[in-house]
Amino acid sequence: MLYWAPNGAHACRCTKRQGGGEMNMTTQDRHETEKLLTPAEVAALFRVDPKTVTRWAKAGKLTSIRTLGGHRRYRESEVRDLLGGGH
Amino acid sequence: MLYWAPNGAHACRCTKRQGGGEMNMTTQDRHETEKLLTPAEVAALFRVDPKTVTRWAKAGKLTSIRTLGGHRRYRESEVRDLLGGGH
DNA sequence: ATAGATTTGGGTAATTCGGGCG
DNA sequence: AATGTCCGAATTACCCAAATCT
Repeated sequence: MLYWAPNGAHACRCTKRQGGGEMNMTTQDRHETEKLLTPAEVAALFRVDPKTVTRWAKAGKLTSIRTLGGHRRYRESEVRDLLGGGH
Repeated sequence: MLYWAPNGAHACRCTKRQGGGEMNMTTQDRHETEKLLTPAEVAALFRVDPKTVTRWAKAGKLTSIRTLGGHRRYRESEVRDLLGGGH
């Protein structure tokens, strides 16, 4: 009578990124191991209306991933680049 | 001692699928070697609530495999296709 | 067999979508 | 051209207790 748990909870995170470092990912963001942000979160970071974030996505200024229901999700790394990359 | 990996090999190979080239699999993967994801894992990838993933499965938007106890498991390949394929 | 985490099921708020207007 | 707001409809998030998984 012992635990039989050959497999854990699948905490597979593949290549965990180090904080702050700017890792050059593949040209196209093919890695789905990216943290995603909701429209409200991105809007709060930029201090704009969520609708404005949606317009940025529609204009191609921001990469958007869609849920199966049509809601948009945004890549955290891209947002942080745009926020901190004030050039 | 019997080692059986119910949820897949958990090797986290992170194979880099190079530009657009998709494997020539038949329509569906008939082997049981397909890695399955738990609702929480799929939810984390899409940045949604696990219950939302359940709704997608009920609506037929996502293929679900049921455990003998009724819990759902999802095909990793399908999830990845939906994440990156639907630009 | 016990424990802790996860999932399921329903129900009800909170977001988001899309279009159009100012 | 770029934002913010109003509207209805759709999607998603959080609440609970019971069942299932590791």
